Amino acid sequence: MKNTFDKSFGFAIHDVARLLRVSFDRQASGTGLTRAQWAVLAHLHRSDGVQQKTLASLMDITPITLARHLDRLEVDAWIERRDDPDDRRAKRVYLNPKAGPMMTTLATLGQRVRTQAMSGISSQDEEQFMRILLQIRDNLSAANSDRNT
Amino acid sequence: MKNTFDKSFGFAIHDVARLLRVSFDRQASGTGLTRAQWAVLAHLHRSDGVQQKTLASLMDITPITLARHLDRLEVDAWIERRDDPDDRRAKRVYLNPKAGPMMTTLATLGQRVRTQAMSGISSQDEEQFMRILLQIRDNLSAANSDRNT
DNA sequence: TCTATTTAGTAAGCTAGCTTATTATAAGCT
DNA sequence: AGCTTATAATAAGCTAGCTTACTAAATAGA
Repeated sequence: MKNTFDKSFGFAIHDVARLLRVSFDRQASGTGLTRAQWAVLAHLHRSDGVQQKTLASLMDITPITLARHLDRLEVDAWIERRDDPDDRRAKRVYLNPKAGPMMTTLATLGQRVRTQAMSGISSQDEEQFMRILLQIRDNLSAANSDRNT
Repeated sequence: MKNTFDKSFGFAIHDVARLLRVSFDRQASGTGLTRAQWAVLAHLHRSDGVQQKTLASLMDITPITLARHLDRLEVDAWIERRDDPDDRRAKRVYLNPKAGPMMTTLATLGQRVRTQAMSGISSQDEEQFMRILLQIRDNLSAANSDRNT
């Protein structure tokens, strides 16, 4: 049934995020990886060997949320934690080789979901949509970090 | 730290949804209600006395997810479940009187968060953004229900 | 009629996010 | 040096979503 209630911003964004996540996770269920885990791998792909706190910060999630993703990723040997040689409190996170090929698979799935979501929307509209979306993210992100000052 | 990784659609939507939820819940923490609970009350406000399955369908969430919200809302006496007189399997959900005033409070908070999110965005851009967002939701929602056919 | 299927609600158990608190280590200050 | 404060990772426990499975009741069909 259609959601007839809410044409409002917050609820609509929320719905779309949920639908996207479910779509993706369903299509990726064969891989044993979820979208959140994919995000971790993708970040490591371009920042291999960073500390957990840095990675959490890059991903803009809390350190404990990241730690749990890493727990599961480590069990399945997608990544590896190694002690930081310069700071005995810290650990550094590394991608294992088997992660490489999976990255392309997941990127393809992501692209497929996006195409589905954007069906019937002109590329011009899509571009503008993204521009505003990113600005909204920055607005909220700024408001959020103000709080911690 | 800024999320420098991903200008991609899925992750950005996801980030915005999370930031909105956290912002709202933080501001509403004094009320004892979360955004998801507010959504339940708001739907009931216009569809008081519906069956749970109908409500879940209106909200586009699964029945069990709704059931848990109702559990907590019922403990704090925001709502009430009554047996459906025509179907002994079913229950109907009713708003309690104390919910009324809270609705306006929450709507105000929601408006405040929205204003914050949209700062620096013209009302014309905002309108177009909403139009595309709703279309995306419909696309995904349709794709999702196709699967159950 | 009575058996088989469908349906309404819930339980169990998973991911994913959060806040608050704990532990071990680093870093700063006197 | 020694004490205090700050920081990296994790633990505990919460909301919120999901899937799968169960129970009780309603409905369809032979």
